[in-house]
Amino acid sequence: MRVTKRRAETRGRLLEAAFRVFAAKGYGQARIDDVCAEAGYTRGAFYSNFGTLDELFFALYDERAAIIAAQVTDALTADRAAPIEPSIHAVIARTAATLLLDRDWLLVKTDFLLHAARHPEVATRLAEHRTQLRTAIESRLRGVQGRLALPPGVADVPAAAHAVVAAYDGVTVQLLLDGDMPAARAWLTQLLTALLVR
Amino acid sequence: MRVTKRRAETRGRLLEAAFRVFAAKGYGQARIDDVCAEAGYTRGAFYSNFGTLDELFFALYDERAAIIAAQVTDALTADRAAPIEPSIHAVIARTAATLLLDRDWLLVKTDFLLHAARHPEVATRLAEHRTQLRTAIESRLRGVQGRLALPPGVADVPAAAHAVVAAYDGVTVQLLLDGDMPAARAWLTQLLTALLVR
DNA sequence: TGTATCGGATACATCTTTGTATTGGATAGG
DNA sequence: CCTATCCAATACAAAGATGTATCCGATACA
Repeated sequence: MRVTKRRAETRGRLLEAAFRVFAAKGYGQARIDDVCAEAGYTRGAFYSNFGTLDELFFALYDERAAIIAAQVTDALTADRAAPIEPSIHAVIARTAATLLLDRDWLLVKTDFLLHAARHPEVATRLAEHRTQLRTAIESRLRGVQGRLALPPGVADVPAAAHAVVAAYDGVTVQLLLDGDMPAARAWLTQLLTALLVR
Repeated sequence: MRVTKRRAETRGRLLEAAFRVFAAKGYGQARIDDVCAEAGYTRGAFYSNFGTLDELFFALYDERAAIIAAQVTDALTADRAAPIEPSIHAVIARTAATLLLDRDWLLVKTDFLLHAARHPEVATRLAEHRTQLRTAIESRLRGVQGRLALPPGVADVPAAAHAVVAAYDGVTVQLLLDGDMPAARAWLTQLLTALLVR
């Protein structure tokens, strides 16, 4: 492999463009040409970098999922070394704010979820990402475990983390429908409060 | 309009077939011909009954959503006239069992959700269906309101019904991923317990 | 039973989308 | 600066999907 700079550039542009196209039209309605046009290339660039649209979709998901996972882990770990241990409420607020950032990502992620639901081998990828998130949440919850008063139905910290993810998914649906991000954050905060403090 | 029996029959078969095809392949990958083949017709039958695949998709969603709404309303209302007032736990169990019935429906519904998320005018339809469900749940909750001990974050009965829907949506995602219906029901029961009894 | 109308099948024209083979300009290395 | 290699553009072929126009068998009604 000799030339690699221009190649990486186009590949990157194609991925960015694909994200926008998938978010706007959905994976099912997105055509290879749509992505290329959005990126300012012709189909030649595409076929030089990817084999199929599926391949690009997977690459895109992996890339973004990794970024998100890192962001969440980072945000939830950051304040642990803070001078005073934060209140449960602060942790909840931060979690809600970190999880709900970008509606476009939720759109693409949901498309990918449906893909995974129909193809078990794809589901693995998605499950891994969810495990990463859950782990980050778990370790954060342990940080305030002392003040945690879990309600009946939520047995321990792993269950609590699982519940946080479920609430996140539930609020996601509402957000996808009405597009009201502030309301979604507020609502997620309320749900997390209900699920984590008795 | 003279002939209507055969027509209704074909239309019905096409809708049933479409449900199976959409569940299996997703709306984005479903072709008009797939639906016709599945139903045992050629495309002539389709174009005689529908204008576009979208039209069929909407008709399908409306039909099924109405059935589901009726089922849920029915199941949640049924035991109100029972000799003794049921325990909260019984209501929760029944709610969980009623909401989580058919994975295929969840697949189609999620596809429709994405459609709605991208087309505000479509979102209205979906919002109406959700309101129906929430109303049914609300009125059921009022039936056991006396024994209800809502946790902080869940202010009143409407909020509680809203929370039930959110939990339902959250568990749906997990169910779509792993396909484990019994686990999903159990998990939803736990979440509802956490959300409804302090 | 006859007949007018209906509904689905068939055939065809068209548009869309994909994939590949080839070309020419760009780029890194000598 | 020259050249070998790479990469995206272009052109072309083929498959896929849609929509319409037409035909024929089925069905309701007299």
